[in-house]
Amino acid sequence: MDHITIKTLAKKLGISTSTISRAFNGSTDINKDTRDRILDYAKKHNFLPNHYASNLRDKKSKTLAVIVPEIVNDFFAQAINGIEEVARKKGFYILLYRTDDVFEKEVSFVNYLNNGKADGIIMSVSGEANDHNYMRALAQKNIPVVFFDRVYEDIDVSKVTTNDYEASFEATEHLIHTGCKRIAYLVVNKSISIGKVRMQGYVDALEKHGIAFDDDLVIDCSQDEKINYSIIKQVLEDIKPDGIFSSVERLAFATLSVCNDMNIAIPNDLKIVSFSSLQIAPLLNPPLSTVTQPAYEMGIKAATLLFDALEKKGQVVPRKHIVLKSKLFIRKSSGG
Amino acid sequence: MDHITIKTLAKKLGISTSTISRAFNGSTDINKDTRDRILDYAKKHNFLPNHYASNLRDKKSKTLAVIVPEIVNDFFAQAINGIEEVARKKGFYILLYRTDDVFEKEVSFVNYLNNGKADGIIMSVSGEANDHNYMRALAQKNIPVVFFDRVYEDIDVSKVTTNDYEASFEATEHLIHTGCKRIAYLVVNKSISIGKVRMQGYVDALEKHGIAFDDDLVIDCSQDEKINYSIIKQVLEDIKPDGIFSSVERLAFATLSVCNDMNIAIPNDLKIVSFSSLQIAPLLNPPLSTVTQPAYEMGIKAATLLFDALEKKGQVVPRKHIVLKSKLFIRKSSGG
DNA sequence: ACATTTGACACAATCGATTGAAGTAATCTT
DNA sequence: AAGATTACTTCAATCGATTGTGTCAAATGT
Repeated sequence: MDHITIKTLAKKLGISTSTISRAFNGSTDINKDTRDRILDYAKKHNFLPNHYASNLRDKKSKTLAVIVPEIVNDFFAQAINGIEEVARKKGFYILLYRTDDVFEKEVSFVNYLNNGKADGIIMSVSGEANDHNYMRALAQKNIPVVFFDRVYEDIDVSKVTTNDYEASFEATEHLIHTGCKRIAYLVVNKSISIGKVRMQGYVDALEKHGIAFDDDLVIDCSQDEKINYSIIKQVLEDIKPDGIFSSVERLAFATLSVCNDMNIAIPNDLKIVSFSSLQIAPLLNPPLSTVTQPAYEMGIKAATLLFDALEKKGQVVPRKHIVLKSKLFIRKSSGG
Repeated sequence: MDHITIKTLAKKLGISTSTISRAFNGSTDINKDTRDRILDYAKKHNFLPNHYASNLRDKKSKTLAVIVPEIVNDFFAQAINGIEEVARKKGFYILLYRTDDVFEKEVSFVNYLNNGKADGIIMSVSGEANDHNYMRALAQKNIPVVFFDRVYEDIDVSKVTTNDYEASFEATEHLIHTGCKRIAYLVVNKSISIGKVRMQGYVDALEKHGIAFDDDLVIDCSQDEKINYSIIKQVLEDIKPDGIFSSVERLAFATLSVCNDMNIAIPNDLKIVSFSSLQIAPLLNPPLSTVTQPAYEMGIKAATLLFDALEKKGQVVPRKHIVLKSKLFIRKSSGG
């Protein structure tokens, strides 16, 4: 047979399309024998009701859009695992989109999602402080959104974040306790939400311990690996910090590379702590002290919040903001 | 306005739905002014033609299903990047599914895809040597499939793999050149395709250099991290190999952990080479020698093959098997 | 024995967009 | 000026499944 539809199936079995449909959708309004006969035949011929036809009727896609800046990153990969875990239990699937931290890509994909391709969206935003009205359009369409980790403060949706301020404070304080006097703060974009909050923790920890804040020690890096390498190299040569607090895993890697090449001894000459959810951080040279976010749990929570909204569709669902705790793992890179 | 459709839009603008549709689909058969008027209005009101309605008509979903064993793994994450790159250029999106190497999950998802949710499938299979007839059903539905890295030999689809045999041979030979006499082979499931081929390279390299193959040195591990840790610990304690060739990145990490804990000096007491696409392999302690697969390029190729098939739909497209080259990076873990 | 409920299924409208064919007005031919 | 083009635009069937309403017979109630 070329192409089976519910209609051809109905003809074949001598029953109506409605009965077939009900067989697939577990209606009670159908005889068990009839249902079995239908399902058996369908299985044998490998038939499933067309997804797009069902969707058109029901306006449910059973699909979640997940938008992240990058995939080659244990934090996001683990978060996606968490999201998928929950989605799978609900019979949902994941439409994945990577923004590369490019604002325009984010906008373009979010706008695309207006067509109903996904029932809900979970995203970690690119973070640009631009006009976020494209996000508001989703609310009009009743497509719930949950932000995780990187959020837009001005958009009223549910959020899952970590205690970035406290964790940064603790990490910085830890470096101070190990004797660091000149701690550099590495950040990719100090103006976006997450960079700002983490920096505040750093700044306040310095102040608490009577260390003057030095703007030269705030190192604003880029998305480009090579540029970062040379920025950091220059910093280590010229500014000579004795501690590094990196708000982003990637910058810690770059720092390790530079130190390798310049023969800077960690932790003796330089101590490092970085935000990172890298599972093999203990295997690095030296083992990297990390502020580790509960990535997987964040994914779970984010998905759970989204389904909360999805299942109460139509009703006004109060936004929630869940804050999970990061954990500081002190390893050799900071003298641990 | 509650809900905009092409119909309500038509009424609003005083034109027919067909004209609207043509405005969106870049038909030449429409006046430029009319089109602009439509598109402007649509943009202002944030309207896009419903995805499911279009799909139902066209039987095109502009979606690619990507099935991988895991996501927290630089190899797969990079491959997904490559796939997404190509897909994006074609205006396609990615439906992501993770099997955790569980055969049943793979079967269940592949069967689900029979409903037309995706136009094509790119997958790295779980590898179980079971009945693969569920794959054949896709062919009937004209849904093209491309395997990458891990393939089923008995399924006739396009494939993208690497020169696993040669790379394994070279890696093993390298260990022999550094003086290893007792090289263990770490594998997760030695009966699946990829484990077998890589092992053959290992075996033949041993033979070429007159080293007797010892079955005790083939270490069949599991999916569970803790179990692997104890298996490997036992091996290092009892069998005392002087070299490790790991066919899977994860097992190399486990080995490094064990060595750390047991104070086994690498590369002096034990040399290691592993298949791995980890970008920070040079930053490990010690820097890990790797057989690195061109993950990103594999994703690109796989997606390209899929689009080849997609664009010639209906016609018989000859299967292709592209073999890319892995590269051996000799680092300190093997004395480099 | 007659009324009522229930079970099992069929009918047909509907979801929102696409598209071949047909229609209409304006422009061009000769 | 009649016919032929050209350039838009509309009409209406169609994609495949879902579901409220309706039907009919059997089961149950009194």
